Amino acid sequence: MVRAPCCEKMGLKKGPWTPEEDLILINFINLHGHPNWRSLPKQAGLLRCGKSCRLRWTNYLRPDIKRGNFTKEEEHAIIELHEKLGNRWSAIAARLPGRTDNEIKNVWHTHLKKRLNQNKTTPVTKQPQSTTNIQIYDQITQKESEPMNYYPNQVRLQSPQHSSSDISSVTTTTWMKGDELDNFFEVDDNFWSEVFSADNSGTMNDFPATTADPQVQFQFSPIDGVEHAHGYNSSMDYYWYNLLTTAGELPNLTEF
DNA sequence: AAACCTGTCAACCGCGGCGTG
DNA sequence: GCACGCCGCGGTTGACAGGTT
Repeated sequence: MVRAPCCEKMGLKKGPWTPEEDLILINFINLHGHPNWRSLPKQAGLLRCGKSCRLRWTNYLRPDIKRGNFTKEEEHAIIELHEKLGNRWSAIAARLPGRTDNEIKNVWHTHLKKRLNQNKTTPVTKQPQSTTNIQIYDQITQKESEPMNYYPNQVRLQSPQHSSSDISSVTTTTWMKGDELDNFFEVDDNFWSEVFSADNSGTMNDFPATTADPQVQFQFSPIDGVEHAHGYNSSMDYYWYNLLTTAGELPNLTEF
């Protein structure tokens, strides 16, 4: 199949967008959405190809785009996600709200790649491959837990011992313990979509039947820029969740 | 002050996936 | 099953700004 090159037609504009063009595109999409990018520029009265409009919208004009420099936490997340996902910029962008794949790609090529190459000359602390002992700080009791085995791909969700109406206070309890736990929360999108809704909180009703209370609630919030899960259950102190993060494998929640 | 170099980032290009007829 | 069209993705380009010589 021979594909006609984009913008081959005479008269279609290329290059940087003007504020006037931006305004036309924003107004049109606000009014009509973008069901068909190809026909959009004609309907909106823009001398651009649909591809150019889509790119301008998704990379620059979308209202949910976060402008400005990347935070250290975002850069840290990009590095870790890139390690895991490779050059799948859109997949990485999906895990960084407000950032576009183009932006992430740029920041990777201009900053992070160089920085990583520099760091290769200095030794890096290796993360545990099998198990190791860690302690978890509980903000409720203000105490460190007893040393416990830490299994890669598994995370302990500890109950903050609050009533079910007191969701907000759940955020005061975390079980993070440094970087070792960060990786746990970079799991497949399907996992997150199952357990929490758009407002970053959710209820999972089909929790393993072996638990005393079938309803477990979660709240997710970024700590140091990394998603951490907060969960509680009225009848149990904590659960262990088994998060299988192997590429292509659906995360599997099991109690153990 | 001018030329050159380097970094940044918006935008483009081409490919592949997917849906549809 | 095939042809076609649309869309999204990743690689690349090129304009521009700021720094250096």
